[in-house]
Amino acid sequence: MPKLRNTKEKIIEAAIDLIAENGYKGASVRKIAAKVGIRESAIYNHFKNKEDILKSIFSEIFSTPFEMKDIEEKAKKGKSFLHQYAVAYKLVSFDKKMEKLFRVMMIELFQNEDLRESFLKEFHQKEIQVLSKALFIMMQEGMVRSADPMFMAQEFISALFYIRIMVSLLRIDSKPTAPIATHFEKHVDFFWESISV
Amino acid sequence: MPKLRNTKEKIIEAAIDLIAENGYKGASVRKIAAKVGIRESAIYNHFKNKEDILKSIFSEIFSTPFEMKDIEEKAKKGKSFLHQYAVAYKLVSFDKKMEKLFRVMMIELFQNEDLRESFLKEFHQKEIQVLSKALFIMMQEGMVRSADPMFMAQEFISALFYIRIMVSLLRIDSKPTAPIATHFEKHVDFFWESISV
DNA sequence: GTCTATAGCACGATAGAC
DNA sequence: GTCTATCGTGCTATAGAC
Repeated sequence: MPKLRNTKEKIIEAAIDLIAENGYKGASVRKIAAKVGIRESAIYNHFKNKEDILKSIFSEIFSTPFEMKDIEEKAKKGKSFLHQYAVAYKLVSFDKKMEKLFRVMMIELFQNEDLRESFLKEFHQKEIQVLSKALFIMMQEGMVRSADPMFMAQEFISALFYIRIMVSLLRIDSKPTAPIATHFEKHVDFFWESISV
Repeated sequence: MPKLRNTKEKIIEAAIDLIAENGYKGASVRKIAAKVGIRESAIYNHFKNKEDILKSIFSEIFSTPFEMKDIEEKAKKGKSFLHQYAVAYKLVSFDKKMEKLFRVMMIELFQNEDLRESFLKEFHQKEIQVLSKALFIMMQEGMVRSADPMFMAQEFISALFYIRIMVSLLRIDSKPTAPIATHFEKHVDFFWESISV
């Protein structure tokens, strides 16, 4: 059963919706309050100021979407590990909540230094590390040709990221994503063919 | 000798600077006027309204950065064509004016439907077309393994786009880009190794 | 924790003198 | 083509009653 959300959660959710559509500056305290169904002043019982709401949202963006444990074990499966990774990435790309957070991230990434720092440290670097570790193991196992694992990881991720952006842009305008949705898996095939020995 | 720019050009330039930093909503007519050195009201002698300024900027973003003529001829050079393409992409990524326009594009892409349309049609599709055409020719020439040229083009472009985003993010905060700047060329090597027969 | 009321400011845009 | 002056609106935030 869906637990009745409290006001603070409602505020955050309303703010995410509005920022995803019109950016931080376009999501006024007025509009957020109206969407929640309270007055502007009531917002300040839950958040110090408007920026405080944004900070809460940022922390949600990087709340470990991919938990990658037992990399050593999983990496030995080779291509199917990459396939699993890409499918997880695809699911996140189409998840309603994550999609909105992705939009918020893309909009604010170029305007907010704190977000950039978090993105580079927590999002980018963490994903690269997991992947490069896996690729390194695959190299040791003789499944993958020898090369710089970090660079190879970036080559793998960049296509996924690109597809995710395209999916996000298409979905804003309710355009069909079917043609590009298959690219997640096709990328794994293409990539594996280029790195496997 | 640098031609003395007229007021209209100054307004656009000031607007690009401000939007690149704080987005469209953060670039107020007041601030733009102040940066140019005129009053707000004088802006309206050159532009119908604020949105009209944005439209002018958008048209600059897609003013054919890459002119690719004689594709048939160039494509036959194989890898060196891709290398040329990547280097051109790299130059644009580090060009001051183009860098600002890229930031404007990334910020507004998720907030402006007209821009999304232009991006998908003029930016994305045009680049994909040029590249897929070149790759198709390479396949005919027996230099590249047979596959869907459009998909292959997207695989090639996605890494360049990703690197460009990273470069842009790093440069906003004046962080070093040397490590990632070499990725443009490294990507060509990696990609060519995976598609050449 | 919500409300009403209000302060104080920045916004986009227009009118009219020069 | 630029200026001064001004209008109406929306913005973040606070004070104080309930």
